[in-house]
Amino acid sequence: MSQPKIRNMEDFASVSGISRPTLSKYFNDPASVRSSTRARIETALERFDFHPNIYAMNQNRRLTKNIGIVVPNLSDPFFAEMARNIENWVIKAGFRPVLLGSHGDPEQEIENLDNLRLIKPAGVLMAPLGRMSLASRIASFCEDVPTVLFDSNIDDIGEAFVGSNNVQSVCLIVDYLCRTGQPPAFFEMKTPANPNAFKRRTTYVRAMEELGHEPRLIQVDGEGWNLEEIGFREGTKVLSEGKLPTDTILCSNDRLAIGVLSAAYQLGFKVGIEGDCDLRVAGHDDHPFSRYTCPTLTTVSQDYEVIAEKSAKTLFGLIESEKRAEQRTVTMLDGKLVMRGSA
Amino acid sequence: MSQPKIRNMEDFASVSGISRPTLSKYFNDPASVRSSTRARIETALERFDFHPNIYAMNQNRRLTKNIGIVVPNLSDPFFAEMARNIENWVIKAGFRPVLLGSHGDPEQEIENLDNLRLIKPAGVLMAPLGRMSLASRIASFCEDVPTVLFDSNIDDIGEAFVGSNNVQSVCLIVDYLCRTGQPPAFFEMKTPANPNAFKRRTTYVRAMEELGHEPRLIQVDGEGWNLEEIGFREGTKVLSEGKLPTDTILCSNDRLAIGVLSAAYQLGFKVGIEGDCDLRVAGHDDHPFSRYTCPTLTTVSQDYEVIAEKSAKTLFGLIESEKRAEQRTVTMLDGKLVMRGSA
DNA sequence: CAAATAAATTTACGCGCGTAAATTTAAAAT
DNA sequence: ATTTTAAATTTACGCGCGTAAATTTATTTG
Repeated sequence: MSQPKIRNMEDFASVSGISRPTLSKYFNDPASVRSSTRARIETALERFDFHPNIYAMNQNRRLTKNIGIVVPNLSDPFFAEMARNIENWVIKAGFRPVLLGSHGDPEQEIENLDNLRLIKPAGVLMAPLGRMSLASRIASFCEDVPTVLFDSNIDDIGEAFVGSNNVQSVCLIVDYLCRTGQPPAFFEMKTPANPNAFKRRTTYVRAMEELGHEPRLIQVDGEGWNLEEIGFREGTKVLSEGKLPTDTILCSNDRLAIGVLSAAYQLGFKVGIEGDCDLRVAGHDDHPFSRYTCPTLTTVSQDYEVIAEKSAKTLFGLIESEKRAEQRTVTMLDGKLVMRGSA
Repeated sequence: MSQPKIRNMEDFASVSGISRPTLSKYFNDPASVRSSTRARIETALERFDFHPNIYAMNQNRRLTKNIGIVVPNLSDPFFAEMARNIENWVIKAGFRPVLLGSHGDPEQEIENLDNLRLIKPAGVLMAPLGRMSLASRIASFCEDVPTVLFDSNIDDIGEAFVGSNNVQSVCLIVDYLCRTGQPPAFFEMKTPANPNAFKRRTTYVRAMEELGHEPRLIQVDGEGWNLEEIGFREGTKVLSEGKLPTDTILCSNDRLAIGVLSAAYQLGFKVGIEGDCDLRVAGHDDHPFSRYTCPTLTTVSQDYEVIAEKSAKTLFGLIESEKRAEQRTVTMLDGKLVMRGSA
């Protein structure tokens, strides 16, 4: 009848008739207590619905079941989706995801790591900001906490890296574009905030040279993460000036491409692969929205389901082995060409 | 030279020469100690870079500087943007934002609140899932923690609500569409997951009737939050069947509209307001991407900067007053018509 | 300069839980 | 039934910090 209020494990110990240390063991690992006691605990649990205070747990346990997830920017649907995928794997493996976004700010990124330290995570999955990242401070974090990087690599930091093979994927799309029409110019930001951008630029240049074409970089102004806006604004400039050396634009990422497509549409360019089109536009990443652009965006997929799965499982492996990786593994997943309407 | 490792406030007390209770006071409120001691602490702080363990603080303080932010779905750019805005206000006010997404899952929503309880937040800003929300459990949370709802209202829950006035905004766009062309049909999901949907439907019906037109609901199948996909798939069906009673479609939200626009484009419909167009499409929300669709999406803005500011400041007011609102305030912000290319 | 006031220090306990050691109890093996 | 072994209980302390009470020290006031 009168349910006494359960405020802590002590209270729950008295109402369940199980000692607190045993309860503590149970909550850490239900399999670590005898099945008969486990049953008693679980029936009591149903009646009283008690949850131990995870933060008090974190404070004392040498190692928790927390797994930190740090991404550069949660407002970017690409990272939001990636994070969601990873969270699912983390939960499925019996861990507790703690998601933090860095708002594109290196200081915030370090602060996120500092905060994670306090909850003593079993491990961390991190997509670093990239060049902007305060690498040495991340490195010192990684010495204390097993960390797997994804999306953007930083040399020698973390136990492993899982990401897409930008060299392969950029070569792939450059090759495709050259086979099917005029060789592409490369549309990117002069000072890109997002990771991977430099690698893509240099790969573009090399790929073009190898195919015997002259690389053409369109490096536009703009700061920050509002990439569609930058793509639109600068795309409008570039297209309306009308001195494009080619009818094909390869954008450094899909978000820029979305802006460029919008600019092209408004300027009356017909974008696509049919004979009567003025312009081809391609992107990179297979952003969640790229299948709804007009025309749909031809791009290279980063298989983020696989990146999520692989990076998560790599981390779980490290955690289970209870030792650090003897050797840093770098996994580069090949991108797949996603042929849609725009190029 | 040899910096001793500062592990806790005790350590910092010895190196700084300030007693731990005084340090504790300082970290809670720097202004609460004499300026001379404050200076001493701060110089020591520069040398040793000590941060108190926020979770240990949370455990003991009656009230913390944490403010919980709960949104239905972090992968939705609308909520991601909203959350980012609110976070900024929270930081500016000297609080600490703790952002949690519910993944569209009512259970997760409650779990988020349970987890927030543990960090004893000074207050919570919450955009509930809406109809799906387990209202009574949210209500009991709100009894313990000052909570301001935003975006989606639940009757009598929380100290205040700040959101957009769906009646006003839907009337506005219906009126606009009727003035400028054929009266719109209303495109929505049969069983929408997102909040506000029912209110928009009923308002559409009423607005149409008041203007002397027959309301036409296009209620499509689909579950979950993948709204662009649903808009695209079902939009394709509706448009290709060709039995639309009107050339104007008002979508319940921008994400559906983005899908519909994409479908229209692929089926060769010319969308827009010019004379030679086959179709007009309008949305609702002024989603971050709606200015990059082709054509750009005519919609009604939810002024989320203002919603973010107003809801945050309402909460700060409550917290400062240290008492509960005598009366639940409901703020409905008028939407503004955003006339773009699609309708 | 003494008295009054304000602020810092010392001491001590609490938060909710982890965890180790010693002890008791229950289950499994002989 | 007795010994062996495993698991639960009791007891006690620790994590990093908040906080209250008593005391000491510093500052302000008259």
